[in-house]
Amino acid sequence: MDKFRPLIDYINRIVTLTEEEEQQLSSLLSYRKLLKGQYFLQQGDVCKFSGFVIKGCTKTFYVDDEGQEHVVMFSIEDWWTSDMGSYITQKPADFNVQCLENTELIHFSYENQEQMLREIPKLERFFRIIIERAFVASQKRIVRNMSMSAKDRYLLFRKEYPKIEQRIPQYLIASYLGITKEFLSKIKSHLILEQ
Amino acid sequence: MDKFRPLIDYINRIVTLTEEEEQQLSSLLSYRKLLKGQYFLQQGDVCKFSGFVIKGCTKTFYVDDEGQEHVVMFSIEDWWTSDMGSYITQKPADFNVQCLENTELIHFSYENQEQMLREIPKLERFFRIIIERAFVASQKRIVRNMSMSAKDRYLLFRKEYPKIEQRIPQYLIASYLGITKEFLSKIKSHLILEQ
DNA sequence: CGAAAATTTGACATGACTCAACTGGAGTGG
DNA sequence: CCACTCCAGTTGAGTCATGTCAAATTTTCG
Repeated sequence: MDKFRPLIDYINRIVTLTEEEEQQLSSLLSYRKLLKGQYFLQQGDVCKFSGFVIKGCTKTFYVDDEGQEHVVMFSIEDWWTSDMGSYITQKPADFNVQCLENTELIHFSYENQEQMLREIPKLERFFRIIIERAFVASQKRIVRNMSMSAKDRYLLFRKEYPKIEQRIPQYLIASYLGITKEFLSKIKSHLILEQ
Repeated sequence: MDKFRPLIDYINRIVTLTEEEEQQLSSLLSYRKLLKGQYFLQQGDVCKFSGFVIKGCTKTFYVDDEGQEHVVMFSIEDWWTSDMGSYITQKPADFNVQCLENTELIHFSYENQEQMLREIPKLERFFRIIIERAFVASQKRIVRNMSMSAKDRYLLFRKEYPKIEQRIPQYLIASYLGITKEFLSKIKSHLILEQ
């Protein structure tokens, strides 16, 4: 039963659950293993689950009209993964979520989340707080994309997510940064020359 | 007392407040009038209030190291305005919020919001839901900035926020779109030639 | 009306993209 | 253990989207 521990610990860092609430919550969670390459969600499907990664790594991306892939985010241990837009409206997703490594996650359906919130009202607070944080991070990213050069964005990414950078092929990082893989390669060679 | 009506109506579209709760809530709200040009928040100050615009218009922007202004968002009637990052952490703000017109808003402090949430728990739900929506909108914007040309972003903006476009000088719209005022001007003249 | 602010226009510069060729592992199988 | 392929990464030439700067024009508003 303690496969849900990582999420419960994570929640307890923000609100405090009683023993009983932990039980109640656990009964509404599911655990899932996915292999590298498998999809947690496909563009066009309704996103029925929110996922919390406990091991491995996913990429969230979408394919535009020209067939170009754009990475929206990566999720590693202790991060959430889903298409929030699709999840809250229960309309077809804009995004795909695919595993970059063998991945284990805890997930729950929209209906189960509603039930959680009814039974354990303090989870309203928990979800509000984590979404506030996600929103702030998202705003920050907009601002950065607007005011920083590709090179500076890359340097910042490297500083903020050193763990992610090491696990992920460069062409995906380029995509996340909003540049081409060729251009990222050129940025890197400039950086080497400089010092 | 009914200066708080717009916000209460807005809340009631998402959760249902009793007469008594409306009273309670009202006692924790404040009303404020600002003149065109006045600041609701300045970069570096702690954002002590969340604001809900009932009349007028604000811009949220920041000034980067080169002294360049970047518009993060506009807020008109029935929209929120604040620096969420600063508000939730109570650390110095990255953003300024300034009125583009004479503006009336309802606002409340961080402490008052905490009190509201204690006294009227269903507001946890309310805030969670509106922040979810804001987060989704923010994600969408990231995606658009990554995959669309400046021209398409402008056309989309014009379609989505026709009301805002008419009220706001073009150089601010350019800034919001992440381009220079000169380039937006060129986009517009191309659009005219095209049809 | 006149001054200041906003917008437009043009010449030129540059950051980032495209495409195509090349390099260099990491399997895989004979 | 070699040959082959496949995939990620690099490099270079040419191009395009957007930026910079400066001047001209239009609009706004006291």
